[in-house]
Amino acid sequence: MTETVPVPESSAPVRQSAVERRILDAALRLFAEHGFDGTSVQGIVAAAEVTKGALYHYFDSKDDLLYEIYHSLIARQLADLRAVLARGLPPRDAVRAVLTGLIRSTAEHIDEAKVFSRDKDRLDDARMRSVRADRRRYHVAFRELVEQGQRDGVFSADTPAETVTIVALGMVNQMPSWYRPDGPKSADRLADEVAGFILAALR
Amino acid sequence: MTETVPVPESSAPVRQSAVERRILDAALRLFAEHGFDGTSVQGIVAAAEVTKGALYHYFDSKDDLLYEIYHSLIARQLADLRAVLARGLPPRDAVRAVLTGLIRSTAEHIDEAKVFSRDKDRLDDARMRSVRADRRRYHVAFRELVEQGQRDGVFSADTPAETVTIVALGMVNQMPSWYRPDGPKSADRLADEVAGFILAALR
DNA sequence: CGGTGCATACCGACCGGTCGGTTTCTGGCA
DNA sequence: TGCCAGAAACCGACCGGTCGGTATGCACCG
Repeated sequence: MTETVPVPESSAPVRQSAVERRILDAALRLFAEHGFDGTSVQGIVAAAEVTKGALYHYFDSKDDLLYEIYHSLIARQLADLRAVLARGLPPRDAVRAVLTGLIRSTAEHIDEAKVFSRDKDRLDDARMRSVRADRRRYHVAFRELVEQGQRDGVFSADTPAETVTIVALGMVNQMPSWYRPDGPKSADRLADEVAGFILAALR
Repeated sequence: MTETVPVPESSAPVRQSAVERRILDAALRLFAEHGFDGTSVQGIVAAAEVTKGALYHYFDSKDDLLYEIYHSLIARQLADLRAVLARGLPPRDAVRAVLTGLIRSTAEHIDEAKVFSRDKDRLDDARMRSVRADRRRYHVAFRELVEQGQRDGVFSADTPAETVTIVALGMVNQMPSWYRPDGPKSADRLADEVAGFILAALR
């Protein structure tokens, strides 16, 4: 009898047992390395040093693990975005703050980004809708920031705001394929370079 | 009793039987829709309306299908790139031509791009090296184009050429997640907008 | 004693790949 | 031209193994 309440509680600090935490960490690492389909439940429980019974005690399914990963990623991004918007900065500073924050956050949680970019459409319909709705919210908020800057005249209107948004956010989603934590450039430096590049195009 | 006449392709460098072609088309479609691991060999032969024996007659393994898809994609991109370079255009025109061509080509073969972006590291070591070497060649050629423009002073040197290359090509790799063939904007228009945006940043 | 938090054993479905056999094509010889 | 032998093209039942998920047992705690 599964009494799962599927609705994710918003912004409530969720208590997690140590076992639960270990399972999620192992799943994230393995999904990032081998992909969702390439990772077996057996492999996850072995890496987390727990048993299958423990995993299925805390999670409904393998899909459930994937959803938890996506949800924590997107929740964090939306929280960061709202924190910047709340500061009421002028468009140029706001776009720069959003982009550098997003790039730094993505670099710090690169495994989650990798899983998301590769297996984003492996969820069942209900969970997929939830994830997509959050993503869309982020996309629209960013585009409105660009539109506002274009209306105010501080941004060039040569490229439609929608296209700017697609390029800027798409570039971040692509980070797992080129960002290396042990690479020659720090995440901070890359964030500045990339944000500067995007803002240069908007001059 | 469909009399499949092996019409000789006059200009095609590689001869393929009709059966071979159908298998590759089906594999491409299914890989793009469900991912490599999410697609079974049974599913491919069913979609191609051939038998398993036929598939393993023409291909060594499931991996072999994936490699064929990657190889044709990258070979086409490299050929396009070289064709542009051979024209000896000034950097600004060359970058524009490369980018618009790449975007249009990617839009036209969006399924291949989708498979590549999702399952690019599912190959065995030997084939992986071959694919990566070709990709790197493209990357370096593009970066050198940007560097030349920066040396000549027609491009801003505010952003390192390597970062410009990462952003520009990474954005193209991201196309499968936002480009829709039946969307409101044509591939040509998108190519112009995006190339214009990148060139604006290089002013 | 009932319920939580696991462990263990196990299930049917499905996977990529194989292999012995059959059909179809092709070239050489009479 | 007619015929035939060997090669290439193709068939599909079958295999060992792995998968996600389940049923049940049990220690421990309030």
